[in-house]
Amino acid sequence: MALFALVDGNNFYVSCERVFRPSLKSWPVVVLSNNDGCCIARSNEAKALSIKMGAPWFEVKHLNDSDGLVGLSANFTLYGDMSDRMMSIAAGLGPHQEIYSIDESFIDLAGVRGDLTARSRQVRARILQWTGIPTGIGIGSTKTLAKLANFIAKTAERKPGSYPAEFGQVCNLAALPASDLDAVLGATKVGEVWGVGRRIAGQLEEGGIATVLDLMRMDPATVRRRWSVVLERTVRELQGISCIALQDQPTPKKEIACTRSFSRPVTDLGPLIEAVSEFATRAAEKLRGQASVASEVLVFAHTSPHRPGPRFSQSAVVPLRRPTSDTAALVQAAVLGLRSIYQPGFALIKAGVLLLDLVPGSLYQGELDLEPEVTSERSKLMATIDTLNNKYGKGTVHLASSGIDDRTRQWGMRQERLTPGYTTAWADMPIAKAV
DNA sequence: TCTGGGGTCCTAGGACCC
DNA sequence: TCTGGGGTCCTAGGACCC
Repeated sequence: MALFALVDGNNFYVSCERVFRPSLKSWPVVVLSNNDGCCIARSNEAKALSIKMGAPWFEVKHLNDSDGLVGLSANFTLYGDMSDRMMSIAAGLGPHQEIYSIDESFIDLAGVRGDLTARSRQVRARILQWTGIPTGIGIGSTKTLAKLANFIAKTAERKPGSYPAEFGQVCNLAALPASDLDAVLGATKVGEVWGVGRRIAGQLEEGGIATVLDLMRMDPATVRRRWSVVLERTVRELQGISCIALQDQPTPKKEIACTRSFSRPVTDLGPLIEAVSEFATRAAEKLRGQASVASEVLVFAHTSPHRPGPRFSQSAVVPLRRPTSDTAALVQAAVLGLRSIYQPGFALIKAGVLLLDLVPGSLYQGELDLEPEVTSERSKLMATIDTLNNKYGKGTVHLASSGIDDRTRQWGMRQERLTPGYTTAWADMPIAKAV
């Protein structure tokens, strides 16, 4: 029988920050998106202040004075490093791991013997001791049930009384007698199910399907007819029929994006070219990281949907004569596309580059009349640039079109509350002192 | 003043093919 | 009265995820 665990960091970004600033524990803390725009992670205390996921910072920052709310700029380099540490310990729970997001991984528990609940508590304690990150672990016979168990584990801990206390931190739905399982599912809103978003939750509730138990008891064929094959699969997963397999090898991305909001509006073509060159460069690095080549480049720019004034929103797709992962070729295509859509006089607040129609770099379409040595020289050059940038820091070697001086970048990100790179920069390493 | 970034999958409908 | 049958590919849009 299939069996899965889901290990998930609690309020992950906030927890990463708290590891290095213990004084933040018990305070309401939020981590902000790029440009310090929205709240993308909240401590339990911040959730208790009714701060919603995605709430704009400017709407909640008055809580700083009244309730001591702390807002921090996102430090993704730090979170990525903490994630690696957490994942490698979580992997000890079973033979196969799928890293599902920066703070979540599924573990395949099929065939693992012993008391899985006790084993999970040990792994949870080890992650906490070795990294400082608190986690919740859910176990179920399908990935959807493991996700649900994880939700229950975290909710039982955070809101005493919501579920039996023994479900706190680690919840094993697979070990529950059927009647107890029904009680738990009947006490959980349908919108908490993985794959049921706001829209579908609303439609289900209108039809009298309010709890997870109600959804589990629906007829899959009816669900397929009235909704979709996707929701049908969710129903079957709730019924204990495993339909979503563990993916322990990451599948290559089919598209790669790099998009950013600007710290302040940009009107002129010059800085836009810089920004788009930078985005294409970042995207090309990710592309080479998965050993793929792109066949098309999409570039877009738009004005703010929230602000008054003339609106502009356009995109252009630039086909490449041949698929490539060469930064110069991708930047050139992106800039070409940008020039084709650019119109002066608009206060643009966001732009981006998407690499589309990605194929493995090993699929090489040979052509007559091209010097293969040139191509292989170029890929050696790219590999060298990647090595240098990895070793000496992002952007150490870059194209001149992305700008030659960071300080003149009027489009650069706003990060006014950035914390140090505690585990990723020698200069920022915390020093322990004996008192 | 001020609102993130990066993905996936499915479906319906149109164009086109034999 | 009465207008085939079977298929592929592409795109736009919707919904979801973290």
